[in-house]
Order: sequence, then C-alpha cells, then structure tokens
Amino acid sequence: MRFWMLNNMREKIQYEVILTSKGLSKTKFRIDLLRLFCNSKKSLLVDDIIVFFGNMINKVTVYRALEDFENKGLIHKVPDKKNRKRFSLCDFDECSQNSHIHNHSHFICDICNTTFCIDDIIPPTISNIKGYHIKQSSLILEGYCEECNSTN
Amino acid sequence: MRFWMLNNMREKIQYEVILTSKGLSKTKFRIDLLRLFCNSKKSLLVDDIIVFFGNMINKVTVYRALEDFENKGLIHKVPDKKNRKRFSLCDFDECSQNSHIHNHSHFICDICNTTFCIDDIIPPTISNIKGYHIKQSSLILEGYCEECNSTN
DNA sequence: TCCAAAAACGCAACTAATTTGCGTTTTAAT
DNA sequence: ATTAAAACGCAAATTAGTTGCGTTTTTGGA
Repeated sequence: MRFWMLNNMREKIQYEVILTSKGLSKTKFRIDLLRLFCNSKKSLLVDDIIVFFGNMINKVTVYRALEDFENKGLIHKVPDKKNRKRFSLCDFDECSQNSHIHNHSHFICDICNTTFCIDDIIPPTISNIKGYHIKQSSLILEGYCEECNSTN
Repeated sequence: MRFWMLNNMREKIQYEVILTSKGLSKTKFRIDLLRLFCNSKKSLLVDDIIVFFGNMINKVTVYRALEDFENKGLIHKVPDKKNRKRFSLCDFDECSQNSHIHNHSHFICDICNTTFCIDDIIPPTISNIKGYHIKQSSLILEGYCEECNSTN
C-alpha cells in the first residue's frame, strides 16, 4: 500500500507519525514535503519541489531532504527522461533504511516527460545468464500517459 | 546483427561506408570514434571517449559527434548508474534516422558501473493499461558483470 | 521545563556535465 | 576548382547538483 492511498481513503494522515517512524525530524518543511508527495500521483523533480515552495525554501535544503527521505526508505528515485533527479513515494511497508524493494514498473510519458509508478506491472524475474549475476530487474515503459493521451 | 560482430568475424570493415550510409561525414575523428565503438563490447561514457582521444580532440566535438551518431541511428543511449551520457552501437539494420528500435535489455554492473547490452533477453511486450498508451518497454538488469563477478 | 547534542537549514561558493555562439577548417558535391 | 554544408575548436555560459560552515530548530534526557 502506498502512502497516498491513505490520503485517498480520507483517513486522517499523520505525516508526523510517518516521519518519526522513519527516523526523520518533523520540521515544517519536511512535513509539507511529505504531504506534497502524498498528494501527487506523479513523481516529482527537484525543480517541481523548488517551484512549489517558491522562495520559502533553499534548494540545498530540498536536495538534503530528498537524500534523507530516500535513505530512510520513504521515497525512491525513478528514471527521468532527461537524467534529472526524480522521486516517488515508496510502498508503505516494503522500504526502510538501506533497504529498497520495488516490485513495480515505471512509465515515462513521451509528451509531458513525467514518470509514473505502475503498481500493476511486475518486472519479470530474469535468471542468471552467461556469467552475469543478476540481482534485480526493472521495467521501464514509454508512451503517452492518461492525461496527455486524452488531450491530444 | 551488431557492427562489432562484423569486426569479430574478421571481415574487412569499411567504417567509412557505414558513416556514409548513415549520412555522416567521414572525418578522421568520426572514423576513429566508430572504430572505438566497434571494438568495445562495453558501452562508452563521454569521458571514456575524451580519455581515449586525449588532447587530440575537443570535448565539444565529442558531444556533437555523439549527438549526430545517435540521430542517425548508429548508436543509442543506454542507462547509466550516475545519470551520465553513455552509448552503445545500435543493431545494424534496425535503427536509422529518427527511428530507434531496440529489442534487447541493458545490464548495469553494481561494481564497475558499466552498462552492457544483453541481446539475449527481450523485454516483455506490455499491453496497454488504464488509459496509458504504451509504445515501448525496456528492461534494465542489475548485478555483477562477468568480469567483476570473476575477480571478486 | 531546561539544556546539551544532533539534525536541519541558509548562504555562498564550488564542481561536474553539458550546451551555445562564433569564427575557422575540412568535407562533399558539382 | 568552387562553393555550400558540415565539422571543429575555443571560450563562455548554463544546468544540475554538492560542499563547507555558521546559525537555528528539533530531540531527548535530566
């Protein structure tokens, strides 16, 4: 279950509890950042976040918060068309400090360049081949997202 | 069939013919760059190329040659651990100007960070789901490559 | 509630990677 | 041989991300 589902279900979300449970400080910015992630089904670029908070927050603070969130298993890096840093929320239970397990695929839209997590599609498990030791596989899909598909 | 296979088969390769057939000029540097790609089974970083050619060539020239090679369907971008530009040769017949078709997977080594093309593994075709229009899928494998596997 | 330690923050400066502008040289095509 | 197009080199600019350090906020125990 993803964090944003809690939100969708109109449960009273305790962002602060989540931060504490992951060992992260409850500063105003970090609470707002977590809320932003929870309210967005799209992955977020560093720049999306900087734009959202405007001059309220320094970009260095954004980079450091994202680094901490990622290290503590709250968010994960997703592929980006232009190789920039881009993140989505992790699954609620599956990730923790130093342990990221992602059993979903990523979809990149050719039009808006956004990356989405696709929970329904599980990447195939590939057995080891010709001397390579394969530890993990990930599937990246490309095309037109729901929004761009319908407005074009 | 990949270009480097021609090489392996000890056929007399006409790099110049290949460049011409793709609509690229046959300058000394571009011939040498194509030869470098043909002789390498690993993908190449911009920096690998800059180091290889030393002070013989300007980095801007490298970036521009790679851009042209990619646009003309001679090489393709492969994923890189640190989000840097990294390229491999395309399949001989399948790619051309504005049309890249890649039916192989990519393997990233956790130790040496190199990316390899894995011809044997074809990414699954995913049917369209929930409003998304999926045009392409790519599979990224991670683990230890042959070389790192055997020396550790 | 008070206090010290740890974590987060802001600012400025820095680094790495890539891009742009422009004048010069090389290549292609006739 | 001529000329247009493409490639090249250099310098400067841009973009994305990082580092150092002094200040502020948060945390956790007395």
